[in-house]
Amino acid sequence: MLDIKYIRKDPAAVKDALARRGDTSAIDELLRMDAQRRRLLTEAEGLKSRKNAVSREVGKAKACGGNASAAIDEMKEVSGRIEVLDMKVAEIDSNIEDLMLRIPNIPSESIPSGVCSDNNRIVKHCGEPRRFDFEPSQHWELGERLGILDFASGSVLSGSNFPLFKGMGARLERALYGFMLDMHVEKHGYTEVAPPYMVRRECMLGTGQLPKLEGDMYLCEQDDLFLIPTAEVPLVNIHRGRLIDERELPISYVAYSPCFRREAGSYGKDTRGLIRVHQFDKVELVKFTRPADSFLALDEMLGHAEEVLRALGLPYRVLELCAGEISFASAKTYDIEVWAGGAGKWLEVASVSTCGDFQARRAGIRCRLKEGKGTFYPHTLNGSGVALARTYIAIVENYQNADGTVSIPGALVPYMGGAEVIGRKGGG
RNA sequence: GGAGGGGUGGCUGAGCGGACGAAAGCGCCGGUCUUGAAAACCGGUAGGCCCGCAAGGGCCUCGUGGGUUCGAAUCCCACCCCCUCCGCCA
Repeated sequence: MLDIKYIRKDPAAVKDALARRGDTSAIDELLRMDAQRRRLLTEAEGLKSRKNAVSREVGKAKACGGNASAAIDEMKEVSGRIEVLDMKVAEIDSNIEDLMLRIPNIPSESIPSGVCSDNNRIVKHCGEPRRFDFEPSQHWELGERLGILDFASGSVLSGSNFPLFKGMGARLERALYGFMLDMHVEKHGYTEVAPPYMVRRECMLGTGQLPKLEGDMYLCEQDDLFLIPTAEVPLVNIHRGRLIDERELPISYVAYSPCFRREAGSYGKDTRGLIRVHQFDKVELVKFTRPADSFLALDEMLGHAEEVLRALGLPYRVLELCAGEISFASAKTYDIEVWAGGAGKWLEVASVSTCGDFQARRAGIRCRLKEGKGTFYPHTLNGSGVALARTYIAIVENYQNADGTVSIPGALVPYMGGAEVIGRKGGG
């Protein structure tokens, strides 16, 4: 949610900024409603002020046994006028709220303009794509052959795009998120959280998935609970509607969770294998910071995600997303893409964003100032650290051997019960 | 699924038609004392919105929304949320 005061102060800047990301929200209409609201509010408050004063007089008069019927009659009439004004204000409020909830965040000035991926800026390459001296396989071929990925069973259970990992495949999945959690907890100082995977509607509103993306979410209607599309939702909403003491900042959370995405309408693109699935595992990082600290924290968080890929020996590149490609709540986002040697393409495995105060405003997360009076909205950041299904692809494809087996990156061996290869006798 | 109990400031918790934005305690901030700290003592300490250049003024908020009333934290109705117990279940 944007700050209505800022929109009022500089509507042209807001419109320009939103245009950079291709948004065409009705800012003028919003301001018209806002002006009308304030006009009515001022009038109503004036009447209320008078009514309150008179009521006090009535109370005093009655206490002394006086007669106040004239004042009482007048106030009845005033109350009626107030009621009419209040109703108008309430209606406008609700319209303003609806509009405000659908306006995306303002992109940071520093990020590239543009609305398609060509405008993303590649800011870093790390590691060299491997050259194979044999014809590399794609992950689904490897997976089926090694018996570690079973798409047919997944679809028997839940339909297409629900993967099923098996044997060393399932173990590799568990090894990956265990390894990542340990790294972020032990080396990067995040507090580990094991959150619920279903959340209330208010949470989805707070982080910005609702109202716009409701169709992409899984909803358990009987309970009005949503399956989380990312652990960002529960992690950010831990502080929803509450005050944080400024001294507690920065707050850093890490959680593993499965992520559930209907992504209705996305069929036809990347449908094969693990690239686009309805359920995948992810380790997610979330931070709350002072406003002045958020950009530094963003770079730091990017570094934390990168370290996972470096430790796994996966070649990757970092993109700074253009204004049109960042998510609804984001002000600035880095994507990390990992190289998949079998498919021969870059796959997005992490998205690291600062949302500024956008989510804090929506979710009612405020900080009490350490010194002096008052509160402020903290900045929220979220980043994948990292997403699993695609990292899994990269590992299987990049570490495949000529004999059809797959080597385990050294960092994961302890998490794989000591196994160094998948597919060799006794290994899978 | 059944039966109860409850939602008041950062927290605990009192208040149950006007003097209540709200006692008290804790916490926090400032001060006195102290070499420093602790203790003790003194003082301060909710948030949001509107008008205003400001100083300042006003409105709203005791879970949410309605109702009764000149006046509601207090009375009535509906809803939401939390907790406890029983049942079922990993």
